Amino acid sequence: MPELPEVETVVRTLEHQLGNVTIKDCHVLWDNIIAYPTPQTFCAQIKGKTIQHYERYGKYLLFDLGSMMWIAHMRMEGKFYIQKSDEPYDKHVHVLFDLQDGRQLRYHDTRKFGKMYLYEKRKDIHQYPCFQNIGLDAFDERLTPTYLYHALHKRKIVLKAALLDQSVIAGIGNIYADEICFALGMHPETKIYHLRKKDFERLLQETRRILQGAIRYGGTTIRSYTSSLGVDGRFQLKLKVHAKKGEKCPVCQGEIKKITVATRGTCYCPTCQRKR
DNA sequence: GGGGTGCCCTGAAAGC
DNA sequence: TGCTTTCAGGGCACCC
Ligand SMILES: [Zn+2]
Repeated sequence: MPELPEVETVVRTLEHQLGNVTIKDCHVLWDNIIAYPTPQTFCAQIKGKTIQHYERYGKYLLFDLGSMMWIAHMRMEGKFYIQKSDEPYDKHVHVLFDLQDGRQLRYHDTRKFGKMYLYEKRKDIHQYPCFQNIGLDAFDERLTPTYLYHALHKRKIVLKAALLDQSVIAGIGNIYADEICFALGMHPETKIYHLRKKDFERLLQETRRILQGAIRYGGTTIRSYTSSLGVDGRFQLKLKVHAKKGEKCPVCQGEIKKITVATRGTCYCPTCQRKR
């Protein structure tokens, strides 16, 4: 599933492959992908726009169109492909963008969970309605241990729920949340109010180290999240606990267990990750 | 605020 | 073998 490192990989690949291309036309084949405005208005407004810049915030892709901002969230299985307009597309392609140069940008999504938005351009990213409840991106320089301490130290939620909460840190999903808990040597169900200031420093450090490492490896390619745009992540080779139920912990050789935390499948090592 | 459930969806996996 | 049921999961609405 596309989390921060996968989205970063996709956005840089799109930037490289498309550059400042102009969108000639747009076709929506599944209306619910377009969250705002209506599919008709979305198409009418995006037509003729040129992509000026490519950005990412949290798990969102942002296409700067000059006067407007096109924002996409790939949720579970969204993927982008660039193909010739006359090439056939399969049943999971839901939005088509005809480009000025004859190529076509295709949005593919098996589960149809992804969303796209098109807004008048704003100065601050948090002014877009879809970012109303989004906190600071994991690499936003305003994200500090102090911010985390204030945002979390009195909350009654568990560590993994805190990591997954996009209104605190934006960009962490199920895979990296498991890896971060393991790197911290903390049980995913550790109450967040047990963490001290020092712990929030480590939490931020480890979060950034792991996400940065994953970006370097082109993200993680497992299960549903197969390659997009010829992007084949290799970070799955570096995973220590996620999706490794029944395997040996790389540190203590103990067996990795799977439980449910915050309604998500969660893998951890009971020996290395003790509750406080 | 916080935990729980259901919804959006499909295909893989499990159950029979 | 083959048909049926269950389940996963990011984000959100809604419940208590
Ligand atoms: Zn261990």
